[in-house]
Amino acid sequence: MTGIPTATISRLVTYLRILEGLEAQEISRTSSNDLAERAGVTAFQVRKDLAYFGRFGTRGMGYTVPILKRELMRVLGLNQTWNVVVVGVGRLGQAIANYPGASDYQFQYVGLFDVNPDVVGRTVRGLTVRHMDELPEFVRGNKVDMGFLAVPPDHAQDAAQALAGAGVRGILNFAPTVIQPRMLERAGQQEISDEWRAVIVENVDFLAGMKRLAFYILNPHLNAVDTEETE
Amino acid sequence: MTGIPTATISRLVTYLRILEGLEAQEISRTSSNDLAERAGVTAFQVRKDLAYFGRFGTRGMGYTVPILKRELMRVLGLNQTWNVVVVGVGRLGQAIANYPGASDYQFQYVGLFDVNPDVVGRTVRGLTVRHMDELPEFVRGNKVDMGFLAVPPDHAQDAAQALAGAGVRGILNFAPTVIQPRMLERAGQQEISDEWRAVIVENVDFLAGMKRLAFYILNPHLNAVDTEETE
DNA sequence: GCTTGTGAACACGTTCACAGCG
DNA sequence: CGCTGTGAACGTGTTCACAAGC
Repeated sequence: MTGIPTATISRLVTYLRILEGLEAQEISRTSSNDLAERAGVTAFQVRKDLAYFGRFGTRGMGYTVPILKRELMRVLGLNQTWNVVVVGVGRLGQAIANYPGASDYQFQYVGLFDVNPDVVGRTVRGLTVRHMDELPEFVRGNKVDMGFLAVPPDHAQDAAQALAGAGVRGILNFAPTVIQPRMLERAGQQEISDEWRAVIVENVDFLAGMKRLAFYILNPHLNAVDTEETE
Repeated sequence: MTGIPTATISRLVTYLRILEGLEAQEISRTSSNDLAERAGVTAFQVRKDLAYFGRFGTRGMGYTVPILKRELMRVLGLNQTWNVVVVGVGRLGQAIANYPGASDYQFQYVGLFDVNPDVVGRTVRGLTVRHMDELPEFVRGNKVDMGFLAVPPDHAQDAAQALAGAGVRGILNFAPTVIQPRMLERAGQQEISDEWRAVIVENVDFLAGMKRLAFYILNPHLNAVDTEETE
């Protein structure tokens, strides 16, 4: 009986984005119907998703854009600052470090790490790339909350282990690999080790996205069309 | 009644990746248990996922790595070539175009497009960046199957419209926006327009990943731990 | 014996209808 | 009267137990 579906969290992120767009257009009111249409889901879904976290609307009126936006930011933990390190400063890591939009949400890049001597010492986005050896001390000394993992797949588990061992609370894994919440040495049946107990791993895998796309092009009838608007 | 869960497709991609790793290590046999452990799911789940597509194992024995790999590649449509254009050749678009691993799966980048005059004409990964105006003709002339969309969010719908209009079969959307399967002009209640009927859209959204991560760090108990769950 | 394959039970997320309230 | 909020119905995906077969 945990409650909130993970899909709901993803949709909340979408609603928040829509609310920001509305605010930018100086539209101050919306409704579950309006949000639903913009998000490509049903109005039932919008109301149910919001209901998990509170009552943010006014019956007969709808939602006030700034209020709902503020509440969703609070729910999603976006009204606080998150200190982030990027591990792996290749092309993808640099694209991530420079991606506009991250800093809008109080995700602050405080450190960049790599093992490649060609990269270590260079400056990216105003930050000097450090060697992985410095990671544990840096994470502890700089109150780092999250690590973004953009290393090649065969180094992902090691790097994730380093992040978990250093004490980050979350890892956003861009590598096309399953991160195991345990030490590498004895991957067998081993218990989840202590340093992993509190670590959340989220995956962003665009090779997987490419492959799913290939599948759904070949099997269009199996595609989940959420857009279904009956009435 | 349609059948196959979308989550199953994502997991098949993971199984395939694991099988490739096993093959690289010259391990020739595996089992639902082994795959499950490596993928971070249950063995029931592995067997059920595979059962949607056929009988690939031998009872008492398990699965033969090359055979299961071949079958999954067939199922996922990865034993054929897919011609891809990248729309938006900023830092992210370049990282995508250069990402190793895409070409392993017969995803061939055949064209790069942008509107920025600083970028158009440059060469990236051996391809000259073309102006968006050339897109429709190029897509038709070069049998382009997919477009990868890496433009800023406020241009994503326009660019997606251009891709759909040009006749691609799928769009992998990296922009943090919901792509509407309709013409922009009259977004209201309008019908899904013809050029969108057959277009599959998959999203890869790492800003959303960052936000989900923030939420689950704040609410660890709500995190979906596939491994085991009591209460 | 061992491991796959699968119908049936279960749990979870989505849909719905309508109650609640402005 | 309109739109939100929500308990209940429904359908889909996951878990399970065991039958099938090497």
